Amino acid sequence: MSAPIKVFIIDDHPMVIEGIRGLLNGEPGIQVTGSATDAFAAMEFLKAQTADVVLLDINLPEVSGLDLCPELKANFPDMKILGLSTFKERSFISRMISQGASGYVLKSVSQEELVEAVRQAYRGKMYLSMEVAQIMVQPEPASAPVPMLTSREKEILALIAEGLTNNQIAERLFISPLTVDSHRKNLLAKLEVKNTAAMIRIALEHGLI
Amino acid sequence: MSAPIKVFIIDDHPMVIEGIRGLLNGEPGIQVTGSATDAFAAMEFLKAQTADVVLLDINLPEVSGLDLCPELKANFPDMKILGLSTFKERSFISRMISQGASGYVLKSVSQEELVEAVRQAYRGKMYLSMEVAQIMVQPEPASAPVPMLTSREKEILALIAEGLTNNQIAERLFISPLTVDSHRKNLLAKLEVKNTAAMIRIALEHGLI
DNA sequence: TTCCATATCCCCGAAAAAGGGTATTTTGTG
DNA sequence: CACAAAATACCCTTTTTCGGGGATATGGAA
Repeated sequence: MSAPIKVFIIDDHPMVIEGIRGLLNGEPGIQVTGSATDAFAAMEFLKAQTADVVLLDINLPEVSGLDLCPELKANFPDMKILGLSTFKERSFISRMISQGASGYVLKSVSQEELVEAVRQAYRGKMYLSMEVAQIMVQPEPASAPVPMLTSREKEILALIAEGLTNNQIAERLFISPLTVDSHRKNLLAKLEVKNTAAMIRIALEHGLI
Repeated sequence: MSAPIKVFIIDDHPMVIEGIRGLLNGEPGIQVTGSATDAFAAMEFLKAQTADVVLLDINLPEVSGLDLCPELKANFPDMKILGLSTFKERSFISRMISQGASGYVLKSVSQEELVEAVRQAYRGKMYLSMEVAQIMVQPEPASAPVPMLTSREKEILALIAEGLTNNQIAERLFISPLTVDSHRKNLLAKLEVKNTAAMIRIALEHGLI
């Protein structure tokens, strides 16, 4: 057998680092060579001692894993990166992949899957844990067509949600009440609703406020 | 020194179990005697071999940690329970404590704090990790006084949020539009708002819909 | 049984929103 | 610059909501 796969762990939770160490420990051909709890420390370590596979948490403080991923790729092109997170949000996963990650595993991953992910990543293949793969296979559930609102519309939407009337909003923004009403009508049209009540509900559901 | 503190871990993520094992491993006077990934397995194990301190994840599948806590307390009154979770929601923490837990640690806890928590719990004291304590000290931010709505009011509120007018709601519920309007006015009064927009926002914020 | 909360129904008038247009001025980006 | 998108402003009519009352049944808790 050749030299063991050198694995580096980046996660702000000591518990997770220990957990991964435990799960990979004793696995033949895999060696955890180090860990870091933030982006800066990780870069420092890797400059001194490179790794084959990096397990990178998405939710790091300060510099997020999503931002760190391309940086790592730029500095260490041959290094494989595995995304790591508690959350199985589609957007996270696909963003991570598009940043050059070789896979994505959830923190709920089993020992076998984690080992497999590391091995596959090292071989240059993509690995998604079962749960992750299932999510990605689903054809983007009818895709919530997030309505495209202009900044002014969002502004007025927020004020409507606060309970202000067209006149009050007009005063607040130093514009004509008629203008506010125009925006309001555009909002109703864009959100495909017939009154304020539904407008606010849809807006909140889509995180537009 | 007396017998070591026997620690049992309940968490559905193997990674977390390994992590805790790693953090407590080699700590004098503490011994991890077992672990389980679900409530049933935990009960089985503990019946055969009791523990001094249990680390119990809040977010278990099927039977949640919050529900399991009082059960454990009922079956093993002397056993100390430490809540464990990723989330630092006030409600979770206080509910766990009121269920008889001896403390609450986040999964972001440091090795030192985890050890301290286990030791304190074993001595019958309450231990909250730094971050948790900080949250609990804050005087419940003005506490959102959740408005008391009747079932009929909630029903009508939901229909309003769907975008129905008083007339449409009246038809749907086989009552007079005037009655719907009465309920609507009561809703405005109870939620202390002046129009539908604010009503829907407040309702959604409070999870009333 | 008495009382209170809930649910029901009604009136009026004023205010706001909705439906359906049109039109001018910024402003941002190719 | 040119062009499109965004923001601004206006008209008229109808519908809906809001603010302010008041009134009657009904069912459960004290």
